[in-house]
Amino acid sequence: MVQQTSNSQRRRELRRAQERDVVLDAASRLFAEHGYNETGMTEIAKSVSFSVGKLYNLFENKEDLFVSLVDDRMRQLVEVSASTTDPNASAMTRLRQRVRAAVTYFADDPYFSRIFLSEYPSTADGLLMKASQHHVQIVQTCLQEAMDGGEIPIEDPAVLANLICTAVNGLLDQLIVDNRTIDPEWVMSYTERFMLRPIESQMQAHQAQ
Amino acid sequence: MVQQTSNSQRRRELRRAQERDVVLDAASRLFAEHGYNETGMTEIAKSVSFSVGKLYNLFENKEDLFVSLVDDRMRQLVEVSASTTDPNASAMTRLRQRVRAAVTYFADDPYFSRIFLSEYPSTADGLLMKASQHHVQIVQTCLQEAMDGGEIPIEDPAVLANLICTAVNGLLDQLIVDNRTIDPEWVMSYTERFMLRPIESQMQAHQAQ
Amino acid sequence: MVQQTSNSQRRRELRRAQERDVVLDAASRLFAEHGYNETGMTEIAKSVSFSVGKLYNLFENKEDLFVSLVDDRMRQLVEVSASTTDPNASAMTRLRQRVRAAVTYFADDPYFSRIFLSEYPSTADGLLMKASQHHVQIVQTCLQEAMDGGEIPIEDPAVLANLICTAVNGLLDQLIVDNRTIDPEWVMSYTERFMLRPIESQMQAHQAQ
Amino acid sequence: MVQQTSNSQRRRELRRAQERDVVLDAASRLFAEHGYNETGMTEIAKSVSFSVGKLYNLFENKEDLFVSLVDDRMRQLVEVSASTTDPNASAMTRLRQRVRAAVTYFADDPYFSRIFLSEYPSTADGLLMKASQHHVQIVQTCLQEAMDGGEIPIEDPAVLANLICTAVNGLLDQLIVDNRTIDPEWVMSYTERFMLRPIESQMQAHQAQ
DNA sequence: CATGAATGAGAATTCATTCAT
DNA sequence: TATGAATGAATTCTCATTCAT
Repeated sequence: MVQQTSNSQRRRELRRAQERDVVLDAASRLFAEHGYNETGMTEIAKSVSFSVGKLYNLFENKEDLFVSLVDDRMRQLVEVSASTTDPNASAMTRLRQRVRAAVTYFADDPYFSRIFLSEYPSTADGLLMKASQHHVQIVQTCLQEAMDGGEIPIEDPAVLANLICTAVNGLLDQLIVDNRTIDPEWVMSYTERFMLRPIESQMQAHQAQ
Repeated sequence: MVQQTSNSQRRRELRRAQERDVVLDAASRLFAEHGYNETGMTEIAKSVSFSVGKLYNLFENKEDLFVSLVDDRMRQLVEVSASTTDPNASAMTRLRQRVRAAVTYFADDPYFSRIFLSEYPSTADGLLMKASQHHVQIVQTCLQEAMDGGEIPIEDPAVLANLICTAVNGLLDQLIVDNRTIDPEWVMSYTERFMLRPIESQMQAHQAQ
Repeated sequence: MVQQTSNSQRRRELRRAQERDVVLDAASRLFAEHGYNETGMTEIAKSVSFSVGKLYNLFENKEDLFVSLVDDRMRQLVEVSASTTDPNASAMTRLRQRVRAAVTYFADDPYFSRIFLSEYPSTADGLLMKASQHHVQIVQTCLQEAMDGGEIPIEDPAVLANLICTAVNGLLDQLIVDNRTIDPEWVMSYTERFMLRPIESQMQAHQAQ
Repeated sequence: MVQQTSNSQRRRELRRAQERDVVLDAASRLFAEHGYNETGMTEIAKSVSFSVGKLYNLFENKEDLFVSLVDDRMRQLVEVSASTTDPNASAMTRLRQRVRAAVTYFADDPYFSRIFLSEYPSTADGLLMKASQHHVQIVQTCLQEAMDGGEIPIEDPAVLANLICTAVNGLLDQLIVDNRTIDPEWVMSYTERFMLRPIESQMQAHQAQ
């Protein structure tokens, strides 16, 4: 009997998680198209044929819904990023893999990309800012290791990480604003040539002295 | 008598302009601290001890107030930027002067900096986006001239300009988020070493071949 | 189950219609007593112990509420008018039946009578004017048929219809202004003796020649 | 010195009266075109190049301005009506003269006509209603005398007066609504044939018995 | 007296959230 | 648990009227 309850509980939670996902996907589109403040709970509910009450059953309130959306996407991003990273590769190689993974993720989720780049960082008490910072943190760690390993010159890793991330975001933004399809290789190519390689070559210049 | 009328009119308009400035300064702070949507007209009015009606006498509506704020700040920025640029200098020198001017301006106006970096680009029908693009355009022109003059390799100037601007914004953002004072030289130094010089050195590398 | 849903939907819509009616009745009184412009949505809400939000759930906005009121009353008026008219009777008889029906309707709904006679025709983009014109149109049609049938002399039917309707309205107005109860027979009697019979007798005079 | 003061006072009052007239003429047009509630004091002031303060110097408040307008026009109407009436003529002849005078007056002042017919009687605490009733009163007096003189059968003179006046108003309204020029003879012709003559002929019918 | 900027109560409308069914 | 009508505080904006200059 305990087992039974556990089973139905599991089924219920699975269902709940699926319904949350449905809502997040719809909200993602609406937030991207009209903005957070211009999207009402009723609108979200209608777009998934749920009742407003159900929405408040699945999420504490509007902000929680938004937070959940960002958390979910950022978690996916981190997962993808981790899974496509070779732990045995050099720090800079891993950094490149991380950035490519992120850009690829954004290319696959244009709604979230738009939210990530547009609502940043005024909405929901700076949530996106914090989310973004977590991402920057990963880049920062790679950079720190690259510095420790002598792959790049020693700098403030937080600044460099921020620099790389904003540059990438800027490139993505340019594509989105122009309504072009996001091409990960296009973004990577510019990042490579104007951010990563220059950082590395400063090391070589240093060593040459 | 005509002169008199003209004088009082001038005085009135001056007064009006001053009062608009007072409102814009206060609104600037409130928008920066709470965001555009979370700041009410009543709040703005109270913060300058004006009546709500007076606010609507000085500005068409809330959006006009915001637009006026952005327009004013961007106009100042462009003016400062133009006045500190030596038209006889090389394209890359002028680019450096422009960027330094902008960063210095933002350092002096942290409230607007925060608005510029935070509300972008969802508010007021994408106003800040357009404002920002105008700024990018100036950088782009310098880059185009630098390419024409053989100072830097030939690239898509729009992309490079965007890259430089977002990098600068990112550096500013980092300072603001950490609540550090904006130090123009700090920002310039990183921009110089990781954006501008790498771009130039690609030219030299090219030439060396 | 389909039946159930259908039932609850029906019940809900019935309830909604009833609540709309409650609001219209209350608004009818307030508009009649204070005028459209002097009656606020809050006042209407309070008078039926509804929340303001509920009012906006039942009606698009204040104008829609007014339009709904006029539409509803005019529809009732037309229905009553049609049901008490004998289609086989002569044109002038049908005209008399129509007028008596209208006057009787107004006698039963003094609030709407006052609105109809007072707000005409400045409110809600001339709505009442159009409503009233529809009513005049019916009278006009009867007159046209009476002319075709040789019951009355040939005249501009639009003018005659207007003449009859304004005369009736004037009589109603006189009673309302003096705070007398509207007595349909009193109104009919005057209309009969000074409007309808004179028109008919002109025909006989004509024929006598 | 007393004389001087008296002179300048007279001059001042004349000037004041002229300025009031200027305002009333302009307000007349604006009220006719946009309605009383939709016309602001600022708008009126601007249309005569007066300051708002001056308006409040010439009139107590917005309602007083409207009341003054109606009073002025009605006084003019009464004056014209009186001056074109032959005191020695029969009561019905004088009634005809009065009605013709009124219609002619309205034909000459289309703005006031529109106000008179449109704003009736909700505005300014039923002012127009009272004004209109004064006019009806004059007609009523003529009718009373006609009854006393045996020109028409004995009826409630108030009702007959009201009937005649509303009929005339209706005819005027029809012209105004259709944007036709007001032709006094057109109006008189219908009034004559369908209101006045029928009333008189009822007397003859009575006598014939 | 003239001015017109300033006032601020009041109006219409919205929308996140709740809760009876 | 699901529903969606109900709530009402909050927001933007207006405009008759006043009063310092």
